[in-house]
Amino acid sequence: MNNVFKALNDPTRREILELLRERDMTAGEIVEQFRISGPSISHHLDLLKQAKLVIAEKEGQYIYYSLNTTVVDEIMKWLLQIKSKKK
Amino acid sequence: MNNVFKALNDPTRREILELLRERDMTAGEIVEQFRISGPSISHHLDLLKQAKLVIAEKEGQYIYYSLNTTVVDEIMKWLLQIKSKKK
DNA sequence: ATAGTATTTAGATATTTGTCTAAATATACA
DNA sequence: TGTATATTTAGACAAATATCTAAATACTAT
Repeated sequence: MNNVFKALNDPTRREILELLRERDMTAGEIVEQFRISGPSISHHLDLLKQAKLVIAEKEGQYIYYSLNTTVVDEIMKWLLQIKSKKK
Repeated sequence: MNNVFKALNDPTRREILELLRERDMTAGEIVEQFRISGPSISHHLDLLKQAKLVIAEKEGQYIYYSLNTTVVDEIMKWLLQIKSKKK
């Protein structure tokens, strides 16, 4: 869970997730959406992958990234627990 | 929202939130629950306060900290949006 | 006033993080 | 086979972060 919070704690990474909500994209397509270098985006994608928030699938020359929202449930569960204050 | 994700991105701070779920506590009571120094906890409480995840109220010599879960809704909303993938 | 308790602020330090450029790897195609 | 394209890995560096001790502030009570 730590990895997920860590992954979410960056505006660029959150924006990547929002992009992938629309459709799956290749690393290059994602890079185009930002003013940040390819390697930096690659690093962000790696952190998102570690958190299992995205899935990477190789197709020939390209790598397609897609959202994996199952991890989000875990976070929501935790947040709901916090919201159910006892006093 | 950035501040909230930042505040949540630390195990100690998340544990503080879990403690405050049970009951309001003074800074000193919170410190007792950890092996970390008072000033460090004070710093964590400050970040939680900046994120508006906790509220601090002075009562004489003590400062009572309590949960404020209204900010959590904002995060949940964002997460739900991510979960509603288009494809 | 003075001493004691509660908490924060200041300043230092080691670690982590986000970014970059250059190089490495992998695939496509002519 | 050789060149172009897609992406990652390596290494460097500045900025942010978590922690500490020492000092400052604020309140209580003798």
